[in-house]
Amino acid sequence: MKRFVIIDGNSLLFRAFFAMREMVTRDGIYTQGVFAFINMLNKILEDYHPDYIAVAFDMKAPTFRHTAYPEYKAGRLKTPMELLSQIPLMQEVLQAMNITVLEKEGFEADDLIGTMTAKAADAGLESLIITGDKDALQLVGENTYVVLNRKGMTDFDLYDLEKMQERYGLTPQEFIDLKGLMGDKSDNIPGIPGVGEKKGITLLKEYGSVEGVVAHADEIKGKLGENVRANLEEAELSKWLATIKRDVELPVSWPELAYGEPDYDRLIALYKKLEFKKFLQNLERQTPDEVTVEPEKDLLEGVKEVSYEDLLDSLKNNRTLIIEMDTDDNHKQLPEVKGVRLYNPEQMHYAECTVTPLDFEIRMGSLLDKEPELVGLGLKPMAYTLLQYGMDRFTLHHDVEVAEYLLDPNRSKYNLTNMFLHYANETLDGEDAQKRLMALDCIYRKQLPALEEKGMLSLFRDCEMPLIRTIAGMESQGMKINPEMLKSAGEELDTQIAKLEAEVFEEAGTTFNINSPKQLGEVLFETMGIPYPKKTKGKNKYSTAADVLEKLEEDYPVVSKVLMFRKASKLKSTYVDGLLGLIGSDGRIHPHFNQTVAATGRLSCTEPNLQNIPIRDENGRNIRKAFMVSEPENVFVGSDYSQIELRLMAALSGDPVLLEAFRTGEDIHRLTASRVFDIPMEDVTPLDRSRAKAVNFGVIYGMSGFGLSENLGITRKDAQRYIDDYFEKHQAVKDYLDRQVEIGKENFEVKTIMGRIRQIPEFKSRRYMDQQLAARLAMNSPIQGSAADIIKVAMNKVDAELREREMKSKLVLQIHDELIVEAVPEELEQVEELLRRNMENAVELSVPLDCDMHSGKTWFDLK
DNA sequence: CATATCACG
DNA sequence: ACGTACGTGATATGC
Repeated sequence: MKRFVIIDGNSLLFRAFFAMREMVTRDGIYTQGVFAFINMLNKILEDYHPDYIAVAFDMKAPTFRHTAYPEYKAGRLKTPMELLSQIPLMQEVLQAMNITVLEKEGFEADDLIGTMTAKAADAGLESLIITGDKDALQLVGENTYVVLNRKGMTDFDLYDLEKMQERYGLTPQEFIDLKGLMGDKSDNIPGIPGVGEKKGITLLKEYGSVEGVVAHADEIKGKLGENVRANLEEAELSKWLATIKRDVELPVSWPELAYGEPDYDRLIALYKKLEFKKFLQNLERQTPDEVTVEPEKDLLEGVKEVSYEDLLDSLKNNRTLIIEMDTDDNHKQLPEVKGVRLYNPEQMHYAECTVTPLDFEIRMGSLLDKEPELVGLGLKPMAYTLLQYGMDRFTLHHDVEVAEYLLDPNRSKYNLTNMFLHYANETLDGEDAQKRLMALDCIYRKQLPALEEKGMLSLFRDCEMPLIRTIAGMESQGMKINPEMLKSAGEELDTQIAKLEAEVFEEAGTTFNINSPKQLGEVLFETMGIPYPKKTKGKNKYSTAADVLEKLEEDYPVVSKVLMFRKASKLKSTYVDGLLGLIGSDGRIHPHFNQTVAATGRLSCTEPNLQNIPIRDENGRNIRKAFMVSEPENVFVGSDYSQIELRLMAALSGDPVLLEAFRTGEDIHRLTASRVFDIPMEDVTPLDRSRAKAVNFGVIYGMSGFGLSENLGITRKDAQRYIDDYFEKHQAVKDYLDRQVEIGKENFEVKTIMGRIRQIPEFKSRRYMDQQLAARLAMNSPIQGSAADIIKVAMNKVDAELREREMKSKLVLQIHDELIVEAVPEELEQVEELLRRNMENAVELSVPLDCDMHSGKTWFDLK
């Protein structure tokens, strides 16, 4: 299918303009919008390979909407002149690129886009609408997609019918009706007062459309009904205003819109005038025989749909099987499975079946008997579901989400449509289940050579893939919670909060919301006249963060009260109420460990985040008492790596002093204090040690003098001296860190000990800040990421050994450098031994990896 | 929906 | 002259 790309010129130029800092040529022409637009356009051309392309613009003249309803878009802020002047400039560039500019008096860009995509559909073309304006979503259709620019310049989301359903629960038509009901403040479309997104959707689900609501207005009860009846005309008008026209007369033909060569002479002249050196260079570098991705052949060609049973019958043992399971990822009760779809690529057989709670286990059983090598996207929910139903014999062979995460860990999400676009250069209709499985197969096959080329095949196969099951096991086991304990802690906190609040109000002489940083700042630094200890950022912008308030604690007792208030409310809302709300029907909490979120390779944890349960604060630590073993006779065993990141720094840099210290079990912070401050080991005071500790952390983070000084509350000069002294005494560390930055600058990526890659695109920027950030990332990521590699290997080993030995103890938590096992009493000693052995021997390093171990009946007791 | 804050490693 | 330590997630507020 040929592809037509149409861009909302105004919308993208706006985004581009505000995403950039100011750019002016020597002649005083403002160019940053045009510059960023061209950047985005290049990316669009590269990503989507259009056959036809056009850019639509609004015109200054009033549109037919203004004529019918003069208040339309009234009250909008004036567009800055610097931006307005860039519209004709942009159009000039587009013309030089031989890209058609569409505009028509009396219509908005949206109407032109609506019209062109309707024409495209008639002509049998696929359309991609690129815009930053959500209103375009009403144009989504069978072969019409909207690519929405969310924020910045590179964050795009592709919407098809399914994605709209998933995101809003609405069809494109309903989207228009919703806007008719709720109106739109930014366009000054009235809608019905009191109807927002929620009520709007309820009304739509009940009556189908604005017309339906109007026809049944009498039936609607209460205040809502009154509002509806009083604003019937407004609703109809609003819908009309919100509807994008799809039949504007536009005299263009497809051949004119064909995407082809630019007018090089004209473009070069323009780029010179605009001082776009980067684009000039790119133009010169471009060769006509650039590699183009071959579009996939028809995905479904040769695929045969068979019954689920037949597919299984003809599936040989231990063969690759693409699988997609509809299961919910809600961990509060037993997951509900709705359907399973399979594709056997060997025979090109596809099958799907709906699943009921009754036949799920039988159907999965007959599938798993074939011991298939399962391939899918985001397999963990399936693994979790199987484990929850007591099925533990399955092999996860390839998860395209996890694979893609290794290839590009900076991404925020990994969805099929985008990946398919990337690997096959084709859009994918998300509703076609059969096609989705073909796409999975296609992506899977293309990821293998990509992983191989990047040297990450072993990391993928031997670490990340087995980890899915390990994690699913932890989630499935979960942790039992004592709700009574949490509730009584909550009541206690409530009294504290009430008391502190009253005291703060008393001293402030006024009541306000202490949880509002804005109000708090105003009360403290204006009403009460407390001098603000930092320079104010902009106008009336006070930070009330703890490190700022702590400077005032001594002189102003209120501030202490505020800090105590904040501590208590944090505990109450996040750790008492938050946790209580996540207890499952089995009395346990089953968190989600996310494997594809953290760019360094770490896991993250959500709903709840059990990786940030309080421990440093004595009061907060008590929360851990509510986490209990699931059987009274069991016991938790916790083991944490001692100083794993500093040990890695020693190993990776080969610094002789650090290596020696870790080999002999020296106190590393004390040693650092002694060397940096030039005092004998035995004279190091606790203060010296704690400062040295901050220096050691700083080394791992790629510290700056400023950062360290902020952290320690010392002058920048002193901080810088510490840093210089440290690097002088540990030249190898300095060399190692410099080398990482060099590698990053060279390759735009750095690696961990197991070959995990993190791209650092910030190195491509020429802004000082980005370069500084890039350097810190290059220094930190290999350390943090290698530590993540190591504990992941250890987790797999621990989990595998527990299962191989058919032990009943279970891994339950990972907290970055720490593992917690819930052990049955008869296995306690074995658990302690195997936990330590597998953690300390996860990898071979030039320093020992020592663990500290603790055990107890509640999480609190692991100290 | 972004921001500020604070919990953890 | 500027803005600055790495990686996460949850909550409340306010536009």
